[in-house]
Amino acid sequence: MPDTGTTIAGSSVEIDALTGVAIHPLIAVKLWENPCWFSFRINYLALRFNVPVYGRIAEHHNLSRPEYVVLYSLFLRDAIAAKDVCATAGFPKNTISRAIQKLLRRRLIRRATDLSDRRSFLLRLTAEGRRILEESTPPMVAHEKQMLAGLSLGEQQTLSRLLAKLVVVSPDCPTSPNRE
Amino acid sequence: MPDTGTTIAGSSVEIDALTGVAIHPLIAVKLWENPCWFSFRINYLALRFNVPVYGRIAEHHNLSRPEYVVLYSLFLRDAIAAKDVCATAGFPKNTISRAIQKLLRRRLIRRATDLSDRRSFLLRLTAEGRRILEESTPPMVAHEKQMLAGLSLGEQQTLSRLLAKLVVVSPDCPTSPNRE
DNA sequence: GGCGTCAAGTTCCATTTGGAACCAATTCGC
DNA sequence: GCGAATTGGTTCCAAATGGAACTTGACGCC
Repeated sequence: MPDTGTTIAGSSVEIDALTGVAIHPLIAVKLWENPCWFSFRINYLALRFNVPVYGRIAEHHNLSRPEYVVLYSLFLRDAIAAKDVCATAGFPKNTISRAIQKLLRRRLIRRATDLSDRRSFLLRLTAEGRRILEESTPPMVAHEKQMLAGLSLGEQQTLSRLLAKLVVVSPDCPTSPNRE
Repeated sequence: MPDTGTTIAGSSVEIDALTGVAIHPLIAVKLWENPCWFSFRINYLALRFNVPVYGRIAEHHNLSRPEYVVLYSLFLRDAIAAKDVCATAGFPKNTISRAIQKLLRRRLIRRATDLSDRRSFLLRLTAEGRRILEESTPPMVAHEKQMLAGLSLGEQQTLSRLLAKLVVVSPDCPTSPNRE
């Protein structure tokens, strides 16, 4: 029986046709015989990024992922509110709230009530918060660069464009379980 | 002061230049002024898929995400071991172990010791497990299709190819916090 | 063949998580 | 303007999570 080496139970590896790299045979199946090819690729890659990156941040700076997400959001745009972080990072608001409390206690951010809506607070980085970001961002960027190193610069630009289009359009796909 | 409408505190929306769609201004920032553009896009899209899809599955079939991942993996390739699911789905092995226990109790899968390695079990779907999959897969595929509907078929193929390349290459990027 | 190392799964336990209820401020409808 | 419905943020609590220790079988090495 001509077996192409794809025995999973026996944990053999498969050679990827395009790149000649050895991969787990079940990965090959999930890549190429999967009606949800997109979801698998996205989730797998997110994982490959998040585990090492947030692992390092937890280790070096003792910050959880939600905490770092808040910090990073402020790094990109100062003086935003908690709801903005929720809307763009996807964590539930109580998780973000808790993260903000911890960051306040550690004096990595400060906040002032938003005068135009007194329920809301505008969050800002402190000098110490900014310092931590400036220290932790480079390895993160480096990790991302390395993940993308398998693609040419042109391919990276194409990928960026296609994913951006999906991000922009996706909020219209109903997030709430599409009735029924 | 000519403001392009990008006030975040005031929660105004921004109009995406490419697609003409209204988006949260902080999303625009995270898309276009972000050194980690890839990680943001990936995580955001994973979320957009996972929340509604696994929400529906929890609601309709009372299955957690790890449970469904095991089931779905078996749907793609029957008679694999727990370690294979871990390796390809990224959940820690105790989480997968628990998921398997529950699926066994609910008789959605069954298992038999792997004769070539008696520590390991080969997992298989039962008829009932297969039935649930056949019921739950179509809406999932539909959701993915809808997410991708913003791209042409050619663009989808390009995207698939580029992401696959990253998946194949990524295990080489050291997952464990790169020393130091 | 026996011993040290390693891998597959399970169990234990402290921590994190996120839904739901809640409070206060805002906006809508009229 | 005034009450109803909504929104930003916090708190509560049950459930899920994942690290670490453990058990058992496999594999090297001599």
